[in-house]
Amino acid sequence: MYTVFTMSQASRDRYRHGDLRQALLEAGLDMAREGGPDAIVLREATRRAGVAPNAAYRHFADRSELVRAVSDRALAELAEGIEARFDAVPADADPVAHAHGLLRAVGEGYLDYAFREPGLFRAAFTVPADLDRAADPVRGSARGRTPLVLLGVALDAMVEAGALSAERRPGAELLAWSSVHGLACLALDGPLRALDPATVAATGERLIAMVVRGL
Amino acid sequence: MYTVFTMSQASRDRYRHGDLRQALLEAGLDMAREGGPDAIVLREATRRAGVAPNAAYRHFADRSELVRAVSDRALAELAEGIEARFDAVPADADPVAHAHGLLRAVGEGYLDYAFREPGLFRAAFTVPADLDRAADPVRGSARGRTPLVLLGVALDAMVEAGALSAERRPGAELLAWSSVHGLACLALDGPLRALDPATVAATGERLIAMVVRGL
DNA sequence: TGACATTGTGAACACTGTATACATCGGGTC
DNA sequence: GACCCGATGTATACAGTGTTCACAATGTCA
Repeated sequence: MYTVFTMSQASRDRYRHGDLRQALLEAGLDMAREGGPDAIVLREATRRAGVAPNAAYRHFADRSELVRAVSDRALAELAEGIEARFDAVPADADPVAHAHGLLRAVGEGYLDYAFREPGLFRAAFTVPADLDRAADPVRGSARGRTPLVLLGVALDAMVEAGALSAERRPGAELLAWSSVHGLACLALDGPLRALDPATVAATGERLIAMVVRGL
Repeated sequence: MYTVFTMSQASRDRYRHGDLRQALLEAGLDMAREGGPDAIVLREATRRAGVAPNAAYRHFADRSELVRAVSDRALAELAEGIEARFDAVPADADPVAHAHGLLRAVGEGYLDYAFREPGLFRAAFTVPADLDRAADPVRGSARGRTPLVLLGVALDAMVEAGALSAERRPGAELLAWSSVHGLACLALDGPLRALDPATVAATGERLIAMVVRGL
């Protein structure tokens, strides 16, 4: 519940900030974008919002709560990125090709976001979270679909097309997710950091193909 | 190059610590074991060594250098863990089964260490590093074999046994590594954190099977 | 013995997250 | 319209961090 806002535009800028929570979140997103979740610093956020350091505590109980809010937004952005590719998969192909296309869309969208927004990607996942959170529509796309949900849809399509046996379906999300996520981790903070983008992209393609084949 | 040490045992404990570098490293390992790389704090290390905060700077240029030293040790420990399973694979089986066994040994050893020593595992990888470092014998087992090298041996065996085509061999390390590493990431810091160990272990087995099948 | 490099100490700085007390404002009630 | 109250900001302070500078103690070697 947010209180309705009736202050004049002028009085906004004086004492009351207006929407400090949003401003802090935005600052947090900027910092995460540049340096990942560890680069989110409360005081700097208040500084950018032009406000005293402890004003942040009127909107976030804790630094970690700001980080989590940033993480939520990053997760939603990721979901949008995946969904765009997901929805672009041609529907008129044969069922197996279609299912493969969906699965590839999820994997490619995932990796694409990871390398386009490394800081935010890390913020999305290097944060206390659980499976419920990963499936909560609040953190999904505008249509409420999280990456995990989209992956599930793709896998269901695989089963329906006969490209994946029903008994292998349960838990298959974790297998596909792990593979793609691992590459992102290794290439973002890990030992593959120095790998050139082209090689990483090619490896991503091979990885997705491997998952499709091995599931 | 280290200077030879000729002080008496008694005089060691007074002014000169004796082996402060080692003591700091040990303290760093303890802290990382409990809370991962972020839990490594320089001042606390000096405190545990019974020494002034800035004494650390005689042995490490930087906090990050201590973290890296801890990371190196963790990487070596991981290598030992994998190597133990690796060497335990029976050699008299048929070539394909043997190669599969080696690959499974690497994957299982990797995951086993990740869940047995989550803090150290994260310290090993959440640190600036590159591929050279991951293949440097200095950071390997006592026999100088790093996890990456062991994985390479297993994959070579796959090719020799005819279980993996030669043209798919180059870069296959990255595929196998990513898959297994991803599960570890998701289950340690990520959204799978709350997953019960049994499920994680079972997923690990399925994941390795998927890699063997899909490579 | 005396110069010297090594390795420790002391004090300080800038920075962080966070708590406690206080000021200021807007909106709802008599 | 006066008044109180909850919401939201400020001032100040504290403990903790990494890091630096000047200095002291120590062992080594000419």
